[in-house]
Amino acid sequence: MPELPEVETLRSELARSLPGRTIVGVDLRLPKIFVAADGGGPEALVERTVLQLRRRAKFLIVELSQNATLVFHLRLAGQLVHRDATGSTLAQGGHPVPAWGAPLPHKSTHMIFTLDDASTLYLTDIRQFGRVWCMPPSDVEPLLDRARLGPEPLDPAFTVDVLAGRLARRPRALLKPLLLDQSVIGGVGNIYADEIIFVARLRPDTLAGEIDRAGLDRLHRAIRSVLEFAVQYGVARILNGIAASGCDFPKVHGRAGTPCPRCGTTIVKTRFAGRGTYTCPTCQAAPVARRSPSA
DNA sequence: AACTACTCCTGGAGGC
DNA sequence: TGCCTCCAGGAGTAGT
Repeated sequence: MPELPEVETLRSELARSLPGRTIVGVDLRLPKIFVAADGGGPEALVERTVLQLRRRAKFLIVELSQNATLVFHLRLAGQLVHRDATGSTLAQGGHPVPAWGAPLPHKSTHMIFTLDDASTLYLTDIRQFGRVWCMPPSDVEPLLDRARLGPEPLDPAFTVDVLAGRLARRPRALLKPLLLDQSVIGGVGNIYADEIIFVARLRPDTLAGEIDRAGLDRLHRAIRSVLEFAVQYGVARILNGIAASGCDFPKVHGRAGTPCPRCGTTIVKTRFAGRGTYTCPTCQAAPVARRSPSA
């Protein structure tokens, strides 16, 4: 499930292979995933050249020539693969089903862009939840505004005071749902939420208003360090099986039944806020007020 | 305000 | 092997 680090890794790969390429053909196989601001079809993309790529939270934004922009959101299971004329992969990222290196197009490949160097960009999404918007550049910010995206956690402007301010608005909300709420922080999903909360030694059910200053500092450091590590180390490639894991990531998510890397207690999986949630029952601190010792 | 439930989907895992 | 059920989850919406 592509989260901020996965989308950023994908962006950086595509930023090396796509700019300068001109779209010469588009094959839209699942019309519902494509939303054009003018209600038109994807054929309007032909003869437009890729200028540059950027990212906002989990949105991948591809700026095109002639006043057009493509905005991708891969949601749960979208993947993008760019292959050259010989079928060699130039860039890839997102959800690892179908497996990297699998023949494309796949039965769940819903959009295929042919480029002027005979390379091909495949959008595959087994869940069909992903979306591609086409719009003039002036419409991009309004689209992102409608998503009410919170601050970029890797932006230098995202300080502990900014985080404290976001949480102060929702003092009675629980920590994990807050981290997953894109209007609080942009780009965190279920896997990284578990990792961040573990690293910060907090609990998913801690009330935002009960996190003290030291806890806020740990949470802020955890958000930055977990996401920065994931981007810099290319954790997306590990999660996706492209690269062998040479690091202890993830530390808790998906590791139920294995020892906590910090204290050795067995990691447990619970269902919290409707999501599979992994925690260490020992070293993730109990909340201050909601959970009395006798509870 | 803040929670839960539901919707959209289908591959994959597990049970039998 | 094959059928069945359940789970996975981002985000939007409706209901409580």
